[in-house]
Amino acid sequence: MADDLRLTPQRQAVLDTLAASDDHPTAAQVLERVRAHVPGIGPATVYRTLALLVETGRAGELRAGEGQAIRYDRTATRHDHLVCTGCGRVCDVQVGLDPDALRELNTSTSFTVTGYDVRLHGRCARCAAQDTVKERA
Amino acid sequence: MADDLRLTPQRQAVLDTLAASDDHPTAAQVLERVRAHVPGIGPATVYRTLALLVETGRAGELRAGEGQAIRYDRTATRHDHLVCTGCGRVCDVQVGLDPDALRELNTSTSFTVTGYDVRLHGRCARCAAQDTVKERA
DNA sequence: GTAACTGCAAACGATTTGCAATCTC
DNA sequence: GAGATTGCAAATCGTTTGCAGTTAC
Repeated sequence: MADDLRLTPQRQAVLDTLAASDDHPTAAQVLERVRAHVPGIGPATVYRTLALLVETGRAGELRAGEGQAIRYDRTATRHDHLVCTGCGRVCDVQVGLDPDALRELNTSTSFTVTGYDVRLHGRCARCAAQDTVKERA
Repeated sequence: MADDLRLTPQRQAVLDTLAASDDHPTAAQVLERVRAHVPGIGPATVYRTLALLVETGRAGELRAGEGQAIRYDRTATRHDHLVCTGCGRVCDVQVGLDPDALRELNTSTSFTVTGYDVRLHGRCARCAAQDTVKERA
């Protein structure tokens, strides 16, 4: 991992697990999956490692909803998220903002904008289908 | 408040307090402020009332950062937030997404997009000034 | 060898809940 | 008067921390 961080089996396992997850798992889900390979690993280690990965730009974090746990993203590249309000499924998307609009904020707000996140909400195909069923009832 | 909800003194106080707050307070801050008027009010009531206000579209909620408490917004009208990564100050802004881009998502992702939030991060003037001082050291 | 890392258990903050007493409509 | 609402205390959930033992470099 470089950065003068030690590559322990536990960290390797967390790294591998996250790399293999395309579903934005919560820390608890990562823990559960990692345990398949490293049975003795504890929550603290997973939480610590995930935080480290985010800090060093190797992973991203996101909140799918207000009352929910932090989810982790195997990529830290700038992108946005589309969250299903029904099942919580998260889908990566690229929306992005108009650079001109961003530049204007720097002058109009006295803030220096360094980045942003867009969280879109909607219903995935499956949940939308269920909605239709319920409406008929 | 209509909607067949009872207007108790506690709810009135929470409503008034939030209406008078333009700084996106956390539930704990709302509690503290409400207590100036209704000393005996408990956390549960404030939390319950704030959740109710959000549910019924009378207030908005937002997370300024990943590890932070939910903040409340006296308006539920669609708008975005610019959060200072230094002091946590939140500033309301209007950025919005391109309607065409949104429409395209509906076809490309099989999601029905119903809404979105943009959270911008940056440094407010004060924190930016402090950064400059530190850089010199 | 030594500083970094781990696991455990305890601590933590934010938020929710069960419940009996109390109010609003 | 009936059912909604309150306050309290306890419970819960996600996450962090202290610390003694272990390990990667």
